[in-house]
Amino acid sequence: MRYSFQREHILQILRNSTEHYSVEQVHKELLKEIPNVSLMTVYRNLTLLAKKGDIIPLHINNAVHYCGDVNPHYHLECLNCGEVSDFYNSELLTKNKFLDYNDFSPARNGILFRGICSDCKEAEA
Amino acid sequence: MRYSFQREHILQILRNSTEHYSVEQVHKELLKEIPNVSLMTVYRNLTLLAKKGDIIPLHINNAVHYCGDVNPHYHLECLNCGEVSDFYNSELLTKNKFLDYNDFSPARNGILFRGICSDCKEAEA
DNA sequence: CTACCAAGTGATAATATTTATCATTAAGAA
DNA sequence: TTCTTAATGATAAATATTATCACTTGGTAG
Repeated sequence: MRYSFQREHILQILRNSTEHYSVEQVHKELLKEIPNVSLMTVYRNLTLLAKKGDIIPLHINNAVHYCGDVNPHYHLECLNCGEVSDFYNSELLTKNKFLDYNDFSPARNGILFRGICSDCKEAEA
Repeated sequence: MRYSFQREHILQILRNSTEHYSVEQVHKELLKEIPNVSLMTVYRNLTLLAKKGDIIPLHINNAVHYCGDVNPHYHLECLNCGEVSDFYNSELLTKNKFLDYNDFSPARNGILFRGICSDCKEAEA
């Protein structure tokens, strides 16, 4: 894989944010730094970076979002509002190592918990 | 919510299978029982059934698949081949109740483990 | 049993998201 | 500097989902 100015910036956008941007959102941010950069380039590089394991793809409501946090953690997805937040839990990370997955190998940051976030719970009450 | 012949059949298709059909696949199965049934009806009812909690939506590679298994269980998604399999683990189900999710309420069957399945591991070796 | 109302359906069109193609550009080794 | 090929950007196409609306049907009230 060859160095690419565009790919480097895309990675930095995700590294410097705690948000989980969609492809369109990454493109919008990237345009601030590289005018005329094509959406196709964003798609291409996000796919490549995800394949390398540098970023985590999250399939939320018919669109992919990406997480640039490389530290061991999981994700919480709200089924109501669609928000995804990072979830750090060292207890679960160690416990998880001893689980028997029937020959399935879970990815480092590959656990997604789906449910209702605190904001949406309050809104209903 | 009113009774609907089409919706009842859609639910039964998912209940009677251990597969996690896409919308197109459900439609294809449904056509065997109800000729001329529209794809729109399948979309509509799958969304409704998921909202009711009767089926579990799984966002896999830019398309929604549905699980008709109501028993407490989780899912394993292969990042390589895209296959999703059911994962039963009573130990994890009980442990999970005592986890602190920072006010997030996980859904009953809402945990998705993403990684590499045993078939894909063998294929690489 | 019949009339009525609203939920549900199916045909169609529109939107959103992602992928494919290909001539041009640029990374980086010879 | 030259050469090879990965990467880009413009465009078109494919895929998946949602919106609209006239028509049908479930189910209740008269």
